[in-house]
This record gives sequence, structure tokens and C-alpha cells, in this order.
Amino acid sequence: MTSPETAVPASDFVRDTVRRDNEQGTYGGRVQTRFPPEPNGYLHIGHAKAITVDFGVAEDFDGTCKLRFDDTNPQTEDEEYVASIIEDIRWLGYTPDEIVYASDYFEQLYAWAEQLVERGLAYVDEQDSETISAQRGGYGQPGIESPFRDTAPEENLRKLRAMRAGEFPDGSRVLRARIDMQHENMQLRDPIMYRIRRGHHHRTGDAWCLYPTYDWAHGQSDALEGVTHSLCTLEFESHRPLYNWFLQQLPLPGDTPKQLEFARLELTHTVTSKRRLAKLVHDGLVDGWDDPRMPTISGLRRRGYPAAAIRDFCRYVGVNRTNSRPGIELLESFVRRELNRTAQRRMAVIRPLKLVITNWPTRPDGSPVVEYFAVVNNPENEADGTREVAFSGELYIEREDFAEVPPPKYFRLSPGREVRLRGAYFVTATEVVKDEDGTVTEVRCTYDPQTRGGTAADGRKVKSTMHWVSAQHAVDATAVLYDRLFSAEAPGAATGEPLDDLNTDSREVLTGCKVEAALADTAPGQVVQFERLGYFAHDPRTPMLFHRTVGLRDEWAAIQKRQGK
RNA sequence: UGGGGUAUGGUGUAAUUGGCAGCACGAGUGAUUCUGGUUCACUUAGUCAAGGUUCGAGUCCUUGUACCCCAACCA
Repeated sequence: MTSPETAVPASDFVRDTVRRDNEQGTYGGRVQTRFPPEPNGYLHIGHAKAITVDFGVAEDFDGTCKLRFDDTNPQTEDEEYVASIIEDIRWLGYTPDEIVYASDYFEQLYAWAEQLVERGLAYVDEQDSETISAQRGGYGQPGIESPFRDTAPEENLRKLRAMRAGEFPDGSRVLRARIDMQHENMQLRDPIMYRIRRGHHHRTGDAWCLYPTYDWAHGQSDALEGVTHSLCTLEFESHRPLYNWFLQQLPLPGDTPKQLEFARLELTHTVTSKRRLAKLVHDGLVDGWDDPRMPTISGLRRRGYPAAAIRDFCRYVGVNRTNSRPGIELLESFVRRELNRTAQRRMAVIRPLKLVITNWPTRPDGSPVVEYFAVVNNPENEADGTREVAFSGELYIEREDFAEVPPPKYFRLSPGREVRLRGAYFVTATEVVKDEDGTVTEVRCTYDPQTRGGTAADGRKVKSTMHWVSAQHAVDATAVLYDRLFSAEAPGAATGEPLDDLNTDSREVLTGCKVEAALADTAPGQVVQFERLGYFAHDPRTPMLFHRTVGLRDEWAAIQKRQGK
């Protein structure tokens, strides 16, 4: 448990409702939820909240939670998405009690639809979608009844069967529930139950040309599965009366499920619209759904976000009915909290600057002496042990760790100043080598043999400890630094259309980085901390490619900012 | 325009249901530190507005205000 228990609310309105239902015996003490994604894209951070709520509530009350694919629209759905969704849920640490599909219920739904038709509660409308939409009326405006509304049940039944038999072209007819065209809630103005849509369905193939809408499929699927609490997001609130209406009309096998809505998760600097994410992928603005810049679960995973951090974050923001947009910093703080505990430390320089020790000893054959130092892998976790790091007279340090003219409060290396090379020796810069442009290409220094291991025999202190790699032993690597995908607050990121707030230059690729040899042993997918540079995830597919997961909290950057730099 | 929701520091979220407005992120100050990391201490800042009931209101009442959702054969 890495979450700050003190700050996590003990309950929320969803859990309160479930608890009350249990106390009153509403569902015989049974708790069943479901996570119902449409397989038309990859899961993103917003879904992670829904997942932690759906699975978390079931877990807390010793109930069950199934994964149900809401595959009612063949035009947008694909097996690729089914597979990725299952993988992402498992990676997040949840195991569905069962994996089911709304398409499993197509036959039952159709049978029920015929029953509604027979009872005069549904009818076939032959008008086109524009006409139907116009007749629906507007907010505060009355609706107009369709001329097909009072067709006799036998006639409707005949038409519905002909629809199913494929006798009509796409979009030519729909089945509508016969409710109330004057209802103040638009959802109840004779909503569509079935539309004709010939498309190859990823599971039922070409068996159907008739597909149920969300409203006709969802509550009925819940009921068929025995769901007790159907948790969804706030925008479905106005659908609840319709959800209940359908259930009231049907001979349900068991209890009537209860729909509860909560606010969806949004984040600053983050797009949480599947439509817009799909556009980024299809327009080629990112390298795929798992591009580390993407806020998808798979993107975050590749970027090195630990599942535990995502879970803790979701739990922490809570379940509520208030639309909000937490700062991305909050998520990142959970990532750092987790990684600080678990990530091994390594020395690496992503913008190398050569550091030559002029008084470093040589062997009789003229080659430089090599020393090895044992370094702790993770000071937060002794069990991670130590590793040997080679040290010699030619090193690389981080370019920004040297300043020819040090600004105020700058503690790192500069001419005449002594610093510690972590775990090795104290060195003092003596000389700067530049190219014709005046760029520093090399720094020369002397080391003090009396400071072996990083401790001065005379007890003197230095203000800075720097990371380094031995030039002779270093391994070349590539590091990718990510900015946030969006440069601004991404107004309308959830609902808006434009992508013009996208920061397409949000990635800086640094080749020629130098990392210590021990890093070559890092497992693909593993996240390590490059000391002082941040947490980096070893790409699962490409050797020696590292994605920066998050940076460290950087006090020096804050100082520079304050100095107005 | 009708209906349905939601309002607590800069951000997110609590408050035993009418009883000291707390926690976290962020920001700031200081201490510790062989990572300007971590850790520790302190500081900062809030009940949408106006009335009302009450010994006492974030919580109850009234009237406003702001924001979100609903008129796909999407989910």
C-alpha cells in the first residue's frame, strides 16, 4: 500500500448506496458490477477511474465484476481493441470474473423487442433520420408524433421481421419505443431501439443487419447478467428514466439493476476523448495508441507509469458527482511516490560533457588505471543490493553540471571549485577546453586521492555530489524526453473538436547519451532513476532506448525560475 | 427556450449529518542528505452570492449567480 491512507475517503456516495442496499437486503446482499467499454479504441486514463470504481466496489463488498464489451455498433469496433482492453485491465491489476459481450444477448433482445411490439410499446418508423430528429422537437418545444406511431401491432411485427430478414436498405427503417413525444426529457421521446446497419460485426459476423442502440442494449444486458449496481458516468443521467422504463416493461429474470452516475475523470494537459485520441493515431500525429505521449493505459505503461500509481491516483481523486479537472501534477506525484520506492538508481548523462582528470595515474604500459566502486542500487530499498561501477581518468558528466561562470546559488562544478563525483573522489576543475565557437568541449580537473570513496580524510565538505560515467566503460543510449502532449489546459479536451492546442513538438530525442554499463542489464519495461534527471523507462521493444517517465522535483529549476531566468 | 445535475484554498477532496473547516497536490521558508532526489518542520490560502431560521449553518429554508449534461439510426 503506497497510498496515503489518511487522505483517502473511507466511503463515497456509490459505496454508501451499495452499503444501504445491503443493509436493507435489496439485492439479498449481492453486489455485482460491470465494466462496459465499447471496443472501438484503447482504454485511457479516464477509463482507469471507471475500472477502479467498477472493480473496486465489487471488491470492497465481496461481489463480482464482469467485463462486458458493449459491441452494438459494428462500424467502429474491432478485435484489436478487445485484446488491448483485456490486457490493460489485467495490467492495472484487476481480473474480470467473466468476459462477456452485449452481442451475446442479441437474440434475447430481439425476442423482447417483438414482445414490446406486440404490446403496442414499440413501432417501426419508416421516416429518415433528419425527419425523426426534427419531429423530436427542442428543449421546451413539443415533439411531433410520427405518422407511423399508431400502426397496428401485427403490422409492426410483420415489418420488424422483414427488417431482420434484411428486406430493407440501411437506414431506411428503425424500431422506436412508443413512450411520449411530449416528455420534457428528450430521451423519452420515442427513442430508437434498432437500426439497420450492414457491417461485419467482429463477433456475430453477418448474422444480423439489425443492431440495438446503447439504450436498448445496456440495461437489458445488465439485467440478464444479474448486475445490481450499474455504475456509469454523469452524461447518462438523463438516460436513467429510459433505462428504468425498458426494465419495467420486460419479464426480467431477476432483480432490477440500479444505475448510479459519477463524474468522469479529466486531467489538465490531457485529452480524454476517445474520438480525438483516435484522430491523433489515424492522422499519424503519434506513433500509435501506445505512443508514450498518449494518455492511454498502454501509452502510460510504455512510458513507465506503474499500475499501482494509477490505481492510487484514481482512488485518491474519489468518486463524486462534481465535474472537475485535477492537475496532471497530482498524477505525477503518485508516480514519483511509487517510483521513488521501487526504481533502482543508475548514473547516466543525457547531454555528455567530457571531464578529464589530469593527475589520474597510469599503469606501467601507459593505460589509465581503472577502479571499481560499489554503489547502492536503491537507498530506499536495501534489498536491491549494490553494483560495481568502473571509474577512470576520462569521464562524462552532465553538461549542465558545469558552469564556466556559475550563477548565484549554483553548487555544481565550475573553475576552481571542488565537488564530489558520487561514490568516487573529490575533483577540482582547473581548465576549460573550447572549440572555435566558444562552446565548452572538455573540462579538465584534478582529483584528490585522499577522498577515495567520496569521503575526505580531513573531513572537509563539498556542496555538490555529481553523477558521472566512465568514458571507457560507458554504453551509448537514446533518451526521449516528453513534454506534456498539450501545451495549454486543453480546453474542451473531453468534448471539443479542434486539435489545434496540440503540442506536436512534445518530444525531444537525445541520441549519444552515456549510461553506465550496469544499465545494459536493465530489463525491457523496467523503470530506473537516472540520478537527478528523472525516472526513465527502458523501452520494451528497443534496446538502449529510454523514455522519461517523469522528472524529479527540481529545486534548481525553481531557483532559476525565481531569478527570472 | 424546457428538463436534469453540481458548487468548500490556485487544484483535487473530507467534515461524525446542525457543533473547532481537515488532508493531499502546488507554492514558499528552514533543517537533514554522497542524487538540488528522499525525509522532516513550519508557512500560505477556502465554504458561489445575498437574506433567513438557530445559542450555533459548509450542512436547514428563501431568492439569485455560475458551470456541466440532454434535441446521433454514437456509447
